[in-house]
Amino acid sequence: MADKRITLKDVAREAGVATGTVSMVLNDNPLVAEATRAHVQKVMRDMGYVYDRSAALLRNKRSRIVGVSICDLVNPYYADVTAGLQIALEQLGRVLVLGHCAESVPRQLKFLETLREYNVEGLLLTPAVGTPKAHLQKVLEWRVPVVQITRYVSGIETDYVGNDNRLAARIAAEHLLGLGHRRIAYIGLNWLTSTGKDRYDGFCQAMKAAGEKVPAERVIECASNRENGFSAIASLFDAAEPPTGIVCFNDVLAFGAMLGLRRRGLEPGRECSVVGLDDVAESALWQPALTTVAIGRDQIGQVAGRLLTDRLEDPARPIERVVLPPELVVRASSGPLPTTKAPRRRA
Amino acid sequence: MADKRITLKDVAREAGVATGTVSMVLNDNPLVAEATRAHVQKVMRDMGYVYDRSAALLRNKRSRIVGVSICDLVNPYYADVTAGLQIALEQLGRVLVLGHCAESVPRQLKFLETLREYNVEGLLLTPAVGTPKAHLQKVLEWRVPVVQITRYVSGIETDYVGNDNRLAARIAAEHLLGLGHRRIAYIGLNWLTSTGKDRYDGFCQAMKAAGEKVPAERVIECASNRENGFSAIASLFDAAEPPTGIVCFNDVLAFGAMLGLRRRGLEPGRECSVVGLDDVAESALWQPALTTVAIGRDQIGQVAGRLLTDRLEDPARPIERVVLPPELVVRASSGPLPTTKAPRRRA
DNA sequence: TTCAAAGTTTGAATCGGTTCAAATCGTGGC
DNA sequence: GCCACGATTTGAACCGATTCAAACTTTGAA
Repeated sequence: MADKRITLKDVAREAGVATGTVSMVLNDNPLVAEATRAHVQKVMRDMGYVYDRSAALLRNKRSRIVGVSICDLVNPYYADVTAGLQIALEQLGRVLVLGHCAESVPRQLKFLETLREYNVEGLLLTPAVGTPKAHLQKVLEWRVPVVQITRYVSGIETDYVGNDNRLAARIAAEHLLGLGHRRIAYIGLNWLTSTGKDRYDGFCQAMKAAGEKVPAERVIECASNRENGFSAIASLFDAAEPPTGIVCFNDVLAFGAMLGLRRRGLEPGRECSVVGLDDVAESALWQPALTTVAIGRDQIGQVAGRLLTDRLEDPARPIERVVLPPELVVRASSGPLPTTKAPRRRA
Repeated sequence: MADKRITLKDVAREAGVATGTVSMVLNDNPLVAEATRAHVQKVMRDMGYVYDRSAALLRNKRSRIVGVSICDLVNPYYADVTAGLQIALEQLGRVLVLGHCAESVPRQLKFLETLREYNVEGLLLTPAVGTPKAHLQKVLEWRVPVVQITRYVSGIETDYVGNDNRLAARIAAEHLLGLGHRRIAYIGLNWLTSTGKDRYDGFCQAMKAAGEKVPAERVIECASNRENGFSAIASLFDAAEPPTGIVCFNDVLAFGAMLGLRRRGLEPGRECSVVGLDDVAESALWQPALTTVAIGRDQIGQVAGRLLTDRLEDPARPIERVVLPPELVVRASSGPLPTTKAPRRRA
């Protein structure tokens, strides 16, 4: 049983047409007569023909591949974004090659270089923490369209879709201020990403506008994971004036923080309010459900797909930056300032 | 500025060698003299040569691409697994093309068919819920190595790496039995995945071996999320003989169950023991910390990579099924049977 | 000095779609 | 019956790296 691959040439011979004709059928070229098309398609089906994209690619350089480099797939927010991208790109007839670079810049670069060898048509990325400008500059020189997602490297001009992180954090802080809280802490400060800077900036804006000072011990600088949220509570509540409300850089930290409060015997939402940012699916399920600020998670994939498509169509079009509006989602983890002047400290 | 692509032929001309020599340098073929290699490499660097994988692929059919179809990227367990796969495959010099099929069988199939056109060298998949046998059979006929991960379609012979779910659940149940519990409930029964079936089976095995009957009202059939864990408690404790211990299909359900117990005024670990399965990061942070069974989450990527590599080396080797051993992690959510004969029922 | 063996290098054929100028077909007008 | 013109179809060149038999160089033993 000779299982040699069936090629377009074989199909052409069998169908009694030229290779060019078969190629046109494959590409839905309207020039071919309807009868011919139907006949060729039948022969292809009967012979079990499988298109070989690599051959086509060699000639026409249209890979349909889009590279997606995600800084941290384990973070549910980025997992969500990735899932959305996958669906959106699939609808556009493109194939997603994924890189999870685990916040490592060298790994990110290596991945992008690999993609280049595969003739990617576009790159979507959430830059890893600390991605230098030069790094992205180099990628741009490849003349491959780049869309930055949710984060951006400043000083570089690329298409972008993300959230208004500054506003989102401001909304979160204003929500707590509106409930009467004054001693508000911030968990998850991080200077290495645009998101980190913007959110903290928005938080500070709100506090400043309310005339509140935020002492250094009420700002916890840490990476975003549950464990850090958990342990941040210890240092916040061991201080002289523990907070009555907490804004967390993201929901994952907020989950950790709520666990930390419980461990100390404090009920989130009653004895201390917690607000997250992102509104991941899990937030609604928590007990208490997490008050958070929804950012356009589901739209990001769609928008990123459109930005890329538009850029491919017209590489010279002006840079487009899409910023999705945030929306406060009030749930049970935030509430009015406790009636006792301050929550009791417990061991 | 003619920005025509620089090809291997250009490099060969510039370096004064034959194309074959350049190709050998690219492929680290030890036949080339050291001096020649160095010279060619320098020329390549100077000219800014970029390897074109599609051309190589056309000739030698080695794409280095591995397709990964994930049933649900949004589930943190699978996000973890995917991240692990990405790292492992990268180390093996392979590129991961990701499909998130959102538990949709048609989407899964379409994705796999697309991959075929790209000459994938291997497929790793967590079959979507309800994947029919015929579906996978068809894929196997393509003669592309397939490794099933964490889930499997029964009746199909492929390499596999997953957890010993049956044993894990048995260990969980035996742990409670060993603590003296007899009225043990199971939350999260689900017949649609191999994991769902195996875990329940393991649970039943342990109970049967201990000579205990499990009445139907002590088995809660539901999807795995916090809310279902929470509400399962209500139906379990409204029954005539409420359980003194609970095995949950996974940790997420256990979290919900613990919240449900608290809501009823029962302290997890003292008045009713709760055991989860998975040992996700969050489990250690709970109050009380969750007793659970760790399954080899981090190793899965490594093992899957190895299985694929081995299969590619020797397509005729016997099917290998790797089952990672579970490990009981005892924390505070489980304890001895309460001294009072049965926990009091409270409204 | 000669020859075999080991070490290097060569270059034309090849992989399988795509492209596009040129050939062919079919139809209607005159 | 002949020609023009639009609609189809043809097929050879091409994309860029790989392959491998053959050719060319050393090296070292006889």
